[in-house]
Amino acid sequence: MARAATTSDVFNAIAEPQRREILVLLRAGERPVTELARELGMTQPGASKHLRVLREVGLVRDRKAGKQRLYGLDARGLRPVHEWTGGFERFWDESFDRLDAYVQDLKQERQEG
Amino acid sequence: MARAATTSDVFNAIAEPQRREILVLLRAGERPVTELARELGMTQPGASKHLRVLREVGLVRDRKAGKQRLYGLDARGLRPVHEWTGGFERFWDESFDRLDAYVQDLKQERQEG
DNA sequence: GAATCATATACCCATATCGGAATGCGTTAG
DNA sequence: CTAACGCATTCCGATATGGGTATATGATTC
Repeated sequence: MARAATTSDVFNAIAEPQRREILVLLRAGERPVTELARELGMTQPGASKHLRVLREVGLVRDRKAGKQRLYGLDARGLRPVHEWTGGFERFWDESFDRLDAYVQDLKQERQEG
Repeated sequence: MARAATTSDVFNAIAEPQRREILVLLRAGERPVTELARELGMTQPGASKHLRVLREVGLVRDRKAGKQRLYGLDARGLRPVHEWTGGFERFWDESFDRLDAYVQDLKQERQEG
């Protein structure tokens, strides 16, 4: 089996840095594809492909506006990610403690070795 | 170019569901590889590979304990993900409004069409 | 040292990726 | 109707994946 599809998951979709940049840009408001491409220094097909992934996982919506197609943010899908990582919040500091304990172990091993 | 390496990023590392499950399990404390494998219903080599990725991005630490190798959580790397998604928090509700507006547009288009 | 246990690595396969270039499609303007 | 524009899709190639299975490495016990 290969890696899970980028469209299988919000987690997979936002694993790609350029897609995250797109989302950040869209916080400032809707934008047509070409403008996104230009602002991010990627080709138009490149932008379109990334937007397709974001649309398939529901992080982005599009609507026609004349010749253009405006893409807008739908950030609701990011909430589960925020909450999942939030479930580790109390371990962020604790991790330091564990690291300390870990370092202590190392020192001890060296002394005993 | 192919997809970015799973080890290139915490975002990429946690894109894989089984790796997320490992992290969740490790909240309850350190565990040897075999136990993780058993609890998650994966093979030992499978668990080892996932743990390797998690270790390379720094989400997990390991220390020897006799014959075993105990893996422990180092959740600090999840903080940037939490903060990044948190940057969209104020858009979670707003997204509903935009969706409403979007639906309105659709209705209008249908009426006009 | 030999046997055993715990873990890591190597190999193989099928798959989906991202990127680039070219092209297709739909809409608007002239 | 034709040209021009905006965007999506297709095709290609190189690459890394995740899952097996088999095997190597490492530490421990007898």
